[in-house]
Amino acid sequence: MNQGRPLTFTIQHKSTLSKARRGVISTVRGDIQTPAFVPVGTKATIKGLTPEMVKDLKADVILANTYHLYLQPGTEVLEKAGGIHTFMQWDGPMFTDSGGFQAFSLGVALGKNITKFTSKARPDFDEIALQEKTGHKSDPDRPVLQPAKVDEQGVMFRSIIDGSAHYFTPKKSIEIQHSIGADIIFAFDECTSPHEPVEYQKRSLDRTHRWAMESLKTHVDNADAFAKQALFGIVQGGRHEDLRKESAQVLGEMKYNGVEFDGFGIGGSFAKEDMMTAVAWVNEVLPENKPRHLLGIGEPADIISAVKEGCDTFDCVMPTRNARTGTVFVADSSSERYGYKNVNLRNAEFKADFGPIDNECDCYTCTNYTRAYIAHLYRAQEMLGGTLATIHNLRFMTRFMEKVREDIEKGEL
RNA sequence: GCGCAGAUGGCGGAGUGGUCAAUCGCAUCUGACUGUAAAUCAGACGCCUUCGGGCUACGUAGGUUCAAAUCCUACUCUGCGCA
Repeated sequence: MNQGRPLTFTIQHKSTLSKARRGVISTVRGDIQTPAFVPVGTKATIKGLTPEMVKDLKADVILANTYHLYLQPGTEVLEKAGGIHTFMQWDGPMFTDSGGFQAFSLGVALGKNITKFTSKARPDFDEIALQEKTGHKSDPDRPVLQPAKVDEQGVMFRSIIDGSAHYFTPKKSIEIQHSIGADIIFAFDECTSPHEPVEYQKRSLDRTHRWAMESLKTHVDNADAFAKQALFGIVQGGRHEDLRKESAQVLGEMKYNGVEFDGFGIGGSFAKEDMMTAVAWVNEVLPENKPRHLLGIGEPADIISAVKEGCDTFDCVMPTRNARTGTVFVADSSSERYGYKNVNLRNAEFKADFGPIDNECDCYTCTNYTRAYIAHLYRAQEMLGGTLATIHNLRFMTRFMEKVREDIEKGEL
C-alpha cells in the first residue's frame, strides 16, 4: 500500500506463545532491531552522553521532542544546520514526539502529582494526586507557568523557558517535525488525563482523530518531507475498551490521498493496571504489518508484558532520569528470568563498595568503575556520576532488549 | 596583662524573658522518578516512646524570675585591638 516509503517493517519471527514479534524497521539511516528500546534525548541530547557513547551502547534509535526543540534552538537553526542529525552528530534513525504529551504534562498534569502513571487504582478524582505542588524549589524566581490549554484546533502552550505563549496545531507540529527532520515523526495528539470522565475521553478522542488526519494531510502534502520521513498515528482512548478499539480502527484505516500511516504509537496516561488491557485492545485491532510504538514505557517488566501483546518499540526517560538521580538497574538472578532490581547508589552502603554496578554487565562503566567511585561522584555533585550511571542503565536496557529478541527467536517468549 | 566582641544541635548561622527541641542553609539518612519544566523532587534529621507524651539540652558553675538559649555574677575558651 505505502509503496516507496522511507520506512519498511519486516517481521521475522512471530511467537507462538504470545503476540510477540521479532522484526526490523529499516530506515534510510539504518535498521532498528525490534523489539527495541529507544533512549530519550528530548532536547537533541541523551543527557550526559555523546552520540558516540549512545552508539556504543548498541542503541539503534533515539527520540527527541518537537515542543522542546521548537522552543530551543528553534526551527530556523535546525533547518540551517541541515536537520537534527547533523546538528547533534547522530547519524542513526530518530523519532520525534509531536508535542502531544506536553499538552498533557504541561497542561492538566502541570503541578499535579500525575505523569505517565497515576498512583491510584481508579481514575476517580484523587485529592492527593491532584494536590498542587509549589513552584521549583531550586529556582524560586522562576515564573509560575500557566498550564497549556487544549481547544478544538490545537493547544496553547506556555514556554517552559520564558512563559511565552505558543499555539500548536497538528499542521504546525508536523511542519516543525519536518524542519527537525527525524526519520519517524508522530501525529499531534492529546494525551488525556486518566482523571477525565469518559465523556471527555470521547470528545478528546474524536479531536485526536481529526488532528491525526490533519497531521497526515500536512505530511503527505509536503512531498519532500513525505519522501524522507515516516509518520506514525497515535492511538488514544483512555482506559475504555470501546474508545481504544475505535481509535485503533480509525487510525489503522485512515488514508489521505490513498496514503496511510507508516506505523502507530500507543499513547495515554494510565493507572498502572489499566495499561496492559489498553495495549491488548489496541493491538488486537491495529494492522499487523506495521510497527507499534508504546509511548513512554518503560520499566523492563512493562516492556515484557507489552512485547507479549505485540508492541515493537518503546521509549522511556526512566533509565536516563533514574541514572542521573542515583538509581541503577542491577541484575538479580535470584528473582525471575528477567530479574533485576533498582539500586540507589547514593545509599550509605555503597560508599566503600568496590565492585561494579552489575557483575553481569559488559558496559564501559561496569568494566572500569566501582560503585564506591560513582557513589562518590554523586555526593560530590560531579556530573560524571550521572554520565557513568546513564551508560550503565541504557546498556542494561539494550542488553535486556537483545535478550527479549533472542527469546522470541528461540520461541521462549 | 588590659579593653572590646563572642561561645546555640555534625557544620555554618538565626533567635535576646514565656507560642523554643530551637527559623534557615549545608552535610547526613531514606524514598520517589515510565512519549523529560527533573544533574530533580519529597520526607527524616537530640534521646526515649504503648505516639498521648516523657527526658536531656543553647561553653561551665551559680543566681534572679511563676518562667531563662535569652537577665545578673564568676570562671573557661575563642577572635580582634592595645601593651
